Amino acid sequence: MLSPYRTENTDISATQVAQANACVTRKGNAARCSNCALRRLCMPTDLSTGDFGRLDAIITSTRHIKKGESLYRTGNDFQSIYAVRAGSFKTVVMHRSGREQVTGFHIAGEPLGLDGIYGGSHTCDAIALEDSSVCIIPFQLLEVLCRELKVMQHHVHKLMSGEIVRESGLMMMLGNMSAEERVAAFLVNMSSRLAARGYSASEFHLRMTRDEIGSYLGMKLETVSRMFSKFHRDGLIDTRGKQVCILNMDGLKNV
Amino acid sequence: MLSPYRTENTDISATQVAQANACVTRKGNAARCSNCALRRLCMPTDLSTGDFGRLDAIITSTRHIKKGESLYRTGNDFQSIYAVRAGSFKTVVMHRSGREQVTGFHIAGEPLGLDGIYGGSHTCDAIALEDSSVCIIPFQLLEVLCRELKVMQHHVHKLMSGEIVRESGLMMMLGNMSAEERVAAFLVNMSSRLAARGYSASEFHLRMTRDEIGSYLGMKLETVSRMFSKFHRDGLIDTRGKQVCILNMDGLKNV
DNA sequence: CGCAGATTTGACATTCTTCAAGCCCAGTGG
DNA sequence: CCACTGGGCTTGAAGAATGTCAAATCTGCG
Repeated sequence: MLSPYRTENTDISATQVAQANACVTRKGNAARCSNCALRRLCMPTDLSTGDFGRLDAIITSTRHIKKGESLYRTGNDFQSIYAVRAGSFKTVVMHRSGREQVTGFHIAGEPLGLDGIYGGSHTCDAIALEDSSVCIIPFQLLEVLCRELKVMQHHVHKLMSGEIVRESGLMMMLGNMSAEERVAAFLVNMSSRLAARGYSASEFHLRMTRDEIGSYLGMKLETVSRMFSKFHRDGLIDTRGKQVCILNMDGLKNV
Repeated sequence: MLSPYRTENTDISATQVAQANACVTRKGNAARCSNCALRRLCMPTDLSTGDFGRLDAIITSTRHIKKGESLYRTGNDFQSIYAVRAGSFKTVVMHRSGREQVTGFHIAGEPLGLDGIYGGSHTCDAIALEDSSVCIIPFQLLEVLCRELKVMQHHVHKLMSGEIVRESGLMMMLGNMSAEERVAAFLVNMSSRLAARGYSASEFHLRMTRDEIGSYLGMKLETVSRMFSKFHRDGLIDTRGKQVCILNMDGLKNV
């Protein structure tokens, strides 16, 4: 039954929100959630055809970000969350002293921007590590949909909770593990995420610099480099710049 | 308008969920959200009287946890989230090697258990630091309410996003700051959270050990102790065991 | 082809941990 | 009531891990 309390007018059109954003492209038919290859990564698996129609009505635009440019910056008004469509991003929080901390790397199919819900503006910068594109998901419209579709509501809750879990895993690394263990865990983690997207688990191209990896893992770039060298000496990996080949996955997992 | 898609039967009675939990106490009239002193900390500020009625119907029980005992443990089935009613908790994630990382301290009015939504079971242990009690919020019932009450939906999203923001701040500390800076930031943070609850900002009792603080901040207990001693020498604080008095808040903030 | 930025490596400095000893304090039992 | 005890805390000295600085490659891009 429709509750008497639910009387607020929440209707904003998708167009209205999309227009507020620069550099957006209207999605063609090929770019709809209903036939997107990444669907199973960003969206609930058990949506009906009708549900997908409603989703397609909300997620109507994408945005292209060139390497080094930002999707949003600290303090920007929060309007939408994003799903990485192609390419990759880093998220960075800045300390008043000017020091930066990379808080995450985000590849295709992963969400971005959930931090902004809390205070209505973003608390970090999202920077493209290569030429990339995202789907724009107007958050107010998503909230409307979540009030009507139980599976979508639960999915959004899982997305956010997943981010909380991911971060506490990272805190474990930063607080408890040696530089060697952290770099190994980082490589294993990248490998499994890429594998989940159909890429090779053993051979891949890192899009971020040693400095960015170091910031993420709480160490200096020289230390990252030394660990890579050490793993190479131990026969665990091969590296050639940003190209990485994992020779002994179990060995790496057991570091 | 009620959407045709919203047809799933989501009705589980609050009693049913509450009974699944041991050690629960049925709330008396005094213990209802509608007249709880912590209301403004856990709940949206702009609920109508009717809305509070609906909330009271969902949050019908509390649970008491003795010092050292757990509210939930890693792997426990996820059913409910919790709001700390009195006392305090730590959350701890365990590494396979047996090492522990404290991922948070939670005091009155703060949420607990949001990590469990992601995979349907908890990913950390929540341990009481003193005799404590929590309000039990059956998550499935909360989701039902969120589909009907826009303000409640948005509030839950803010809670989760707030947790994400909190954790990225902690990652900044762990990754970028010296032991001295971390301990100073920890004291300032505790002070402001206690002040928000009406306690003194300058004088308080830490409920956790040096070891737990150290785990949280990614350092050894001896280092925590040394930093406390250093701050004392510098005239920033006075300590007497777990009792802390901040003598120079600005000095502490600028460490 | 040549440069600018990224990476690797070495030598040395610093921070934090480890180990060890003693102290303080709250709770307990005689 | 008081001495005892054990956990928690503090402090010192020595050592290990990581950071800092510097120089020599390497690599991709224009």
